[in-house]
Amino acid sequence: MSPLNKRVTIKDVAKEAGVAKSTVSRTFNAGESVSPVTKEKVLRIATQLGYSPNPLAQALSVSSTKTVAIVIPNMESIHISQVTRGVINTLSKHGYSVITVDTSENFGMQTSVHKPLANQLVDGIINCYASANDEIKQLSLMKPVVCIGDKPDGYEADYVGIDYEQGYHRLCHYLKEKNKNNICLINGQRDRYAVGRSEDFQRIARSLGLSMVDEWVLYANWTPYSGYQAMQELLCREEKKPDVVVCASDMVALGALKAINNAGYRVPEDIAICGMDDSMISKYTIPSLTTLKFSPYRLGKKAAEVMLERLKNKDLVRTEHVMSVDVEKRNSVSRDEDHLEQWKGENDE
Amino acid sequence: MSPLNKRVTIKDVAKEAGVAKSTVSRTFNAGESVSPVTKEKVLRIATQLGYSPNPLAQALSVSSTKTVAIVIPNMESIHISQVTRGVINTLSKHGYSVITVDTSENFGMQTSVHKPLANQLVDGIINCYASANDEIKQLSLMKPVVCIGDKPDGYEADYVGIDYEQGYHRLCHYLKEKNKNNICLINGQRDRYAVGRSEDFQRIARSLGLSMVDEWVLYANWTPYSGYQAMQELLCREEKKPDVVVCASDMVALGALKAINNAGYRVPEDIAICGMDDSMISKYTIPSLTTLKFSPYRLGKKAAEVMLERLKNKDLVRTEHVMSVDVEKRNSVSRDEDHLEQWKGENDE
DNA sequence: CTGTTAGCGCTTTCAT
DNA sequence: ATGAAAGCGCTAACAG
Repeated sequence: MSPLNKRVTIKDVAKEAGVAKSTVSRTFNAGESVSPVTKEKVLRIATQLGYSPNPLAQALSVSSTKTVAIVIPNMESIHISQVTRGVINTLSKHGYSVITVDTSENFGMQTSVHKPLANQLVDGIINCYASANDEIKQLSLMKPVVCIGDKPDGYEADYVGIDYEQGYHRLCHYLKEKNKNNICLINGQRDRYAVGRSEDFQRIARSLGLSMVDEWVLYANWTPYSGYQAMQELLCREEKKPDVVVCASDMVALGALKAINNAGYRVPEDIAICGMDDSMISKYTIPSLTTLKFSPYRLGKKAAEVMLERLKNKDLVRTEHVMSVDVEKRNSVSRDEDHLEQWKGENDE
Repeated sequence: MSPLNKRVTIKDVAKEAGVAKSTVSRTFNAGESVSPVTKEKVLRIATQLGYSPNPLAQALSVSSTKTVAIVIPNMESIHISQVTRGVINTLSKHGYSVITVDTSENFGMQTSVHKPLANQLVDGIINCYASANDEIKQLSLMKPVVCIGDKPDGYEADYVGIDYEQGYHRLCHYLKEKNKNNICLINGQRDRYAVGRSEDFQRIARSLGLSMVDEWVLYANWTPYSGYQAMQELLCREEKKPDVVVCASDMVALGALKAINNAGYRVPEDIAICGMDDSMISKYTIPSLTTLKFSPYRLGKKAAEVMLERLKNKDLVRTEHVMSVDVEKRNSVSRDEDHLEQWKGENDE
């Protein structure tokens, strides 16, 4: 914080180079016509003076900040941080900055999203899992938003999501094949979306002849602890146990696994278990975790690409994309599934 | 993107209310003198017109954006995302927005940090774990930066960190008490800082009479996979095994745990293991993980507070803070440590 | 190709 | 208490 208290502006460069401000501006904006010799001179003087354009002034002038916001419910979820990285990486490759707004919903804080996003501060908004729907709805009138994971609720926006139905189909097929007929479902946070997905799952399971009683549909909150609790509660009941417990995330599954283990049951022999996400940890639980796999990174990437399109052309029709889901078969459902080759590197892009 | 293409500005409000722009400005900036009746009128008209100040113009005028950046090496690390949340939460409570810049170093991408941070776009920078040191060094001449985790290298900045030495001391004491005398260390990414910490650890361990041979100092890269690999490599060697493996993070420990398990050894009887972070998962591994505990959230919070101070007063002397570290005793070192009460909620602030 | 002139939307003297 | 005017640093017509 010492010397450069006086910022050097376009004006300084102009004066020093003996040209007009606009000429300096042009040399810095590719695609403008300026003679090679003046350009050279301006550039020289500029670096010599240590000039670089002030993005703020720039932005005010063209009313675009070249930054988009991604608003997320909680960055501590591995899944979400991967989505976010996908967004950030792709967007920055195209010269955009991204500002991450964490509403911390899972922590009951519901921080307001409006201030950082209002007005010209961002060119567009990527809304991850319906984070701050009400505020976003309002903002969607002024700038493009694309939704990830949960469809826009009551406003216009592009959508990038996951083909849950397909995933559920595949998973249920696999479970049936392995003779896991009585299914328990531990969902994430109970909200409109989770309930919807849960119903989808039940419908699909039943259509394949699997059994899903209502008492075995539980809700957790994405943490291992919540999975542990839900599972423990289930095990205390004096009923027969499910053949398999399907969890809404790997973290929930991790907790459930622990509860089963503590209670002295064996996985998968007594109770099988599935996660969702194929996160970093799923290969390393004991036993390794069968999980529904899709790439959060690619989800984010796709959303970023959609945003880029939309930014280029506001008048495009609303789009929807869904990504496919695979069953990653590991030991937590059936012992014979683990292969040594699976132990190779982390998937990255 | 429908109606509001024409933004309503201060001018519109002024005209409609029959006052000058400056008056409108004043009513919106607390602490300015404006008569109650005009203030009321302006406010009424403003909401009626749907006016809200344009932060960009505001920023250009006062040359402060009320936003600070946090640059992080990789948000997929639970630890780092928690630090980040600490920063974001505290800063937003004070009216600041924060923009998160992920350099994705661990992915070898080294995205440039300069563009989004240059010039007036942010008022200050929080540099997490020496993420983009060279660029930050340059920027530190123009605006305050506070470093988290690793001290500023070659530039002036405040520092908030962890009292590793204290943590190592406590851990080593505990290990000695449990008779784990031969220690293996699996560090994070090999860099100047990791090497330094590793040397600290060795020094401290030895000073307590514990054994740490050089061949048992390994480097991983924070992922479970890297921990798995390192551990596997270690187990292949035809030597005696360490009594305990201390890992640089819980994720690394998770991988190591799996490797030990796969190789047919028991934890902690044959080989004990420690993590670092006390992350979400550490209670749920099997066995549960003994780990060095400090609150990343509070680390971030503290950094944010320091930044707030610095923003208020540029001329403060450089400060340094370190946070204390505790050993969280669980089953992966000694079976008798787990208590049922430990299974309660996740720690949050 | 380059200079001139207006703004972008707000804050801030400086008068009144 | 309020208005007028200058300016933050840049871009964007419009003339030449």
